[in-house]
Amino acid sequence: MKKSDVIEFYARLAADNPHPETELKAGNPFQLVVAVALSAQATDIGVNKATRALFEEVKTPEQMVALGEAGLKQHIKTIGLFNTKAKNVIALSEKLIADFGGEVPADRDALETLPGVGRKTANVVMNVAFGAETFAVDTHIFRVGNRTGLARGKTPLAVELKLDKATPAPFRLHAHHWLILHGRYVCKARKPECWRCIVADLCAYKPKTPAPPSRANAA
DNA sequence: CTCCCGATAT
DNA sequence: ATATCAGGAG
Repeated sequence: MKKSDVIEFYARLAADNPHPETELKAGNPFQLVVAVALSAQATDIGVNKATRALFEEVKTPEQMVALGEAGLKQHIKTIGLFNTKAKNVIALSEKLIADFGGEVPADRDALETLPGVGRKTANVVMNVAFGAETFAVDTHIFRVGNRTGLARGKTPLAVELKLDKATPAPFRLHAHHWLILHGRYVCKARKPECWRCIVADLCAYKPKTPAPPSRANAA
């Protein structure tokens, strides 16, 4: 995508949503790490539903360890991959206590040493909890980047590095939320709603659905 | 590369 | 019935 189009692309998303935020609910950095770790291959809505009760009683790594793996499973059994997630979250909590004084480190490499935390989760935490200009490439951003031509790559890391190069200063902090929200609600995986997309004219995606789903023939 | 895995939309 | 959902680890 041309540099001028990239600027226009972001400018429109920014005008449409000046203050984009995470839809994952968390009261502190620890809860954020847990919520994002739980969100792999699951919807934000599903994660929030499970963490509502969980986060009322668990606000620290110590409380998570006290709850235990079996107790945690009871809270998150409605989320996919819950067995490995429960194990990871307990282990992650223990490691925060043992190696980081019970605090969430404001460092991507340190975050990535936590069980169940990879580059994408670490990037989310750095951006949301610590205000870092990171580009957390999840399934939505990977799709939007490749589809639109904004940032193409065969792997999430490749797309992340391209976004880092292509994204101008004024948009770097919120780029990841603009892109994820656009992917979630407009540039959907199955049925992208191009007819109401505000950046459709800048997009490389060809099989655009030209019009909204056919309402029954109008009178 | 495979496995992990429930809820929801299509 | 199947694709998809804020991925990560072996």
